[in-house]
Amino acid sequence: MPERPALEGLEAKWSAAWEQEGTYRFDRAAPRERVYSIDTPPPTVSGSLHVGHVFSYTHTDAVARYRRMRGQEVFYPMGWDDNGLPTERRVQNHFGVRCDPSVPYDPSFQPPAEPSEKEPLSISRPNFVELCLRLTESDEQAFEDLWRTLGLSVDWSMTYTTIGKLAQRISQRSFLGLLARGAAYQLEAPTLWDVDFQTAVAQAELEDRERPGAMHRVRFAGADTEADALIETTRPELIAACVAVLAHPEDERHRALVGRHVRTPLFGTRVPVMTHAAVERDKGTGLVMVCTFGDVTDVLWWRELGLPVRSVLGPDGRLLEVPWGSEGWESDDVESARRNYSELAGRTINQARKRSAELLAESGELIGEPQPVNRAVKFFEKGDRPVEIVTSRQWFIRTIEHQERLIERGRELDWHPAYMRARFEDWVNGLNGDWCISRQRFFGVPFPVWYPIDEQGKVLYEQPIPASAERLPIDPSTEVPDGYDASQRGQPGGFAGDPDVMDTWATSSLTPQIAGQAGEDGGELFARVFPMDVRPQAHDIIRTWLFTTVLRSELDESALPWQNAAISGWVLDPDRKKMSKSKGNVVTPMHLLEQHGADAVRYWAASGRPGTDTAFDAQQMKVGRRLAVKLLNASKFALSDLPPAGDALTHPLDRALIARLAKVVAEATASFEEYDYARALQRTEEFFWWYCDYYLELVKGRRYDPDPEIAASVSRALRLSLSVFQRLFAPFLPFVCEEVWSWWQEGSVHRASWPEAEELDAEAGSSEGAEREALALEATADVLREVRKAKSQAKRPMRAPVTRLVVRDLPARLDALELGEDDLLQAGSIESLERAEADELAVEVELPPEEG
RNA sequence: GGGCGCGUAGCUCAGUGGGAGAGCGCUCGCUUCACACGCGAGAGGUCGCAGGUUCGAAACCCGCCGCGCCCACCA
Repeated sequence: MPERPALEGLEAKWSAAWEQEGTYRFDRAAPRERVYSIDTPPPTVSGSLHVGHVFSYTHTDAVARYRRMRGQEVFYPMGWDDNGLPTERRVQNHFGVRCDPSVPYDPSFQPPAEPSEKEPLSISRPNFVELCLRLTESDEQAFEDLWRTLGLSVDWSMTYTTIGKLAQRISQRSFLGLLARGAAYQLEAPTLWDVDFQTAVAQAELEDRERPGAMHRVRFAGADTEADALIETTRPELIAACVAVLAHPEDERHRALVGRHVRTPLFGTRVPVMTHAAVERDKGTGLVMVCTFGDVTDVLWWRELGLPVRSVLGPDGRLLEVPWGSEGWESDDVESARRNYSELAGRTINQARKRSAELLAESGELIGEPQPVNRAVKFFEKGDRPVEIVTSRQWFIRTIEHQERLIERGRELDWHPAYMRARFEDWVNGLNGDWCISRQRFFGVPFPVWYPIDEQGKVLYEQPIPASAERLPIDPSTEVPDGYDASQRGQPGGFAGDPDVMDTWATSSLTPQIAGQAGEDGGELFARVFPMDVRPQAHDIIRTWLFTTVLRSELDESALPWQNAAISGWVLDPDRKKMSKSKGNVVTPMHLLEQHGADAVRYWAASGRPGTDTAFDAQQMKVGRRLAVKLLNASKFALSDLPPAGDALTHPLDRALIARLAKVVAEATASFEEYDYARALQRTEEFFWWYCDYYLELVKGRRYDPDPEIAASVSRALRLSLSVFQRLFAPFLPFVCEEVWSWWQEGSVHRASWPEAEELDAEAGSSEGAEREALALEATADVLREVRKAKSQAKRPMRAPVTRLVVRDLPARLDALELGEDDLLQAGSIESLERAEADELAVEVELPPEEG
């Protein structure tokens, strides 16, 4: 035991020891019923971890440590989510390169020493992927260092990455299974599209952003009717793509138009006026134009009304050239349609919108001035321009047909906190299409299929050639399907590889299978850890990660992937805004750990209740640090020169203490069982401070008593209570607890058994006097407080003697006070004690006259 | 517009049918043999507003106000 115990250096000392001892190593031979498995969120490796990570991973670690101490074999792997767009973007910026799949591989390629953001270097896809791997590797090392310093009790031998061979194999294997069962399909259809990244995106990856726009009132002249149609639109650039005008079926105002036709302004295309119940009568004029495609509602109307396609928007976000006058592009004035459209073709959406408004004004078809409006626009969450809808060939996983089943699964899952389930149900109920999983990107898991090319050179997408299971993982852009040779790539009669990669969630949705190594080594590990016990994650990705994992598990395993979902909140900055890099308010976690110590930072994190957003608060870390220091000092005091313990607790106050401690243990245990680590910490901490302030002070006299008979009971109580506190705090303050445990115990506190309330109750005894003894502890502490108050108000030191103390109180409390009288007199330096009955506690404290 | 959550001391929050609490901050005091990264004490709140249930409401029910998040809303 050190002379002056300190927190400095404990992280390095004990994280090295834990690694060496294999303290957190998962025992692969453990039977399923003893295993507690955690589907750890793999953090995105695209920069740095932030305080929010430290926050939520600490919650999981506290639970993991509790379970381990309960005797369960904890499966707690770490994963790194390194595939996907964030890594691509980071590599582009970090090295100043851009992936160009048409560039050949350069084995001796080295990235430029001085990356240029303005003129990125075009490199091949294999070279690009190499750079992605190189960058993620160093990021992952930094992440691991941080987690070790924070004290996460992860088994580092089980680490996986989402771009690694194992994850790719499992992801591709799952995909091929879905394909074989018809649960995955390919379709050329209107798809959500990001024009900057030029890739399909999924509904789950969208977010709303407020953007200014302009409402244009536009006249569509009647074609087979005298009446004109007035339409309000914020997207006049899509008029050429208009395929119909709609009214609500019960809207009397437009009855004359319905069933007739109108001509689009500028282009003179004849389009029908039809009805649909989803049209909102009170918006604009009550008439709406359907374009292919302006938004998802357009897709709905287009599909349900069987409308034709007139696409004007290219994948790069510019307007396409279109053949006016040919089939589908009819006009009553082809020349002017061509002339007008030539002003738009090749322009970006914004340019075309502005020019369209000018053309409409010139032609007299714009009524009044465009009115500025603010409206919410859908963006790809990582994109800079609004998503568009572009028709393209994509892979989908069937989702809509499973909606009801997924709702049921959500109800089987135990949510912590319970109200988070509503977010899941809302999301599932709001789904409006199957999950698009293909992305036109480079750094991801490829689709393990090729397509035959017929003799005319046409790619037969509807006849995919799946890779054989034993070849997985494969990259169809470099590998060749069985029965072909490399020279046939792209040739008539040959084959073509699928060019796309999977959405990052298509792989992340399989983390239970990846971590558990499903289908590997005969599925031995998987059978021991799946279904997992808990999925810890934040509430913002319920619609993505949690939802897709439930879906994939349903499709592949017909099971819930886990029994519990422990949902954590966010870290907010002191202004209650979500902490984010862009706001410049992110605090570097490593700096925090160095400044306050890991236990202190963990204390702050563990104080945040499940699911609740928590403000970043350095003050709370200081409080945590004080608690850790207190545990050091209290342990030192209790254990230094401690006389031998007796066989039993013979003093009433000692028994009463242990009885109270049993209640705290019971409450902490119950809280942990409900994943309410914050409550477990709070109750433990609250009682610990009371223990230091009252119990340790009360028993000082007996603890130092030269008579070993007297010291034996308190010695026993101190050992027992200290051991319990050290174990109760171990999930939260793993470093300081391990330190104080090592002073007097064998082995790691983190492999010690969680204290049991029943054992403590047995130790305290359930004698008839227990109630009186409990009252004695309470009354003694209350009187001690009153004595301290009197000394404090008299501005006298605490050791100042009390020449005479009169205690007035209820008879039962006065009676109980006798049991702790010896300790009270000593702790309060009380020379004489008198009692008097009263309705409530009051004391008279006589102090000797002040000297000087 | 729909759903969920929140509103308690200056701050961060606990408290879910019967005493309005903790920590921090603030003020005052104390080198007390574990700890000055300490110890003791004090001041500070009509528990968002209004109604109802109840012997009794911070808590339960209804309404309203405010804040946050999720979803829908691109005509």
